[in-house]
Amino acid sequence: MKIGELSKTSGCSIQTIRYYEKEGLLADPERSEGNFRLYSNKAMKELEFIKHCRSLDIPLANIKRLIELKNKPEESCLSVNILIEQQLTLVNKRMKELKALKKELQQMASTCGSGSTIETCGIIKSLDS
Amino acid sequence: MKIGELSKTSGCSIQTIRYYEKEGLLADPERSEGNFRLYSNKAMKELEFIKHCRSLDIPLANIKRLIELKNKPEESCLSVNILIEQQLTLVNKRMKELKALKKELQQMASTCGSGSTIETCGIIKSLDS
DNA sequence: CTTGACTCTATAGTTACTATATGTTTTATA
DNA sequence: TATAAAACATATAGTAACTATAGAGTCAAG
Repeated sequence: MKIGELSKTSGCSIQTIRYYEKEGLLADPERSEGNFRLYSNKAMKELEFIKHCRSLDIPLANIKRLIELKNKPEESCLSVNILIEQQLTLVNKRMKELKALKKELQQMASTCGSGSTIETCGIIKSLDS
Repeated sequence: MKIGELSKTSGCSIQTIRYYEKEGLLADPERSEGNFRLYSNKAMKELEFIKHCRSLDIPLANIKRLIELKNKPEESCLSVNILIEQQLTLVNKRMKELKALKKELQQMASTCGSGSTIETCGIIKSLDS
């Protein structure tokens, strides 16, 4: 299939597919006589793998490592596990931060006293302190 | 004070301060005879305001709007409120996403069965599906 | 044989900074 | 006073993961 079809069935934009190729996450595909990229079902699966990893917010560099590991089936899966644990740690950290953000933003919003002027607005006041 | 001192007392890097100036978030400061930036306490407070907003993950463009609003004390604070509510919506959305991420990552980690090979690793399997 | 859809490469823009190169000014020391 | 070190100046490039655009080539249908 050509890149347009791959794009539609995968849900990745054409530019993104080409970008993944440039970054070495997708193998260079075969080319048609007229230099169009031609993809196999295998390429499609590789793209799905990347998509799934991205949906977990795993950075491209780590996805690259996962793909390399995937191609060494006999090796220990310890590094895979470490990578996922690291991702989990990151997510937990960010969640904590967001919880704090949420709390402060909610407090601020509640002090606005809408309908009044900026001069007396509780939000601006709390941002100022 | 010069930029180094402002940087130290505010906790913003020198480059960041200059960047905020370039982006129009900080007013162009006075200059010494030798062209060094000279800051007042007012500038310091403006920087603190920006810092506080950034700690709430408010994007620079919106901070710029907040600063403009701040300088119109007699206007309605409605737009301030909308801006903060939008930020809150964003944070809530991201939190939901992170919760889902966390769940899936945890499930994946638990299927690893560490000590085994990549071939049999539950993590890679779940990423493949 | 031409039109339109699709594809190609290369390049610039996005966000909020950080890092680097190169040059000038000020401050401290010899 | 000479000089060396520290602080400052501007301009430019790099970061992550794309998205958007420009300008040109390819292909199928009418």
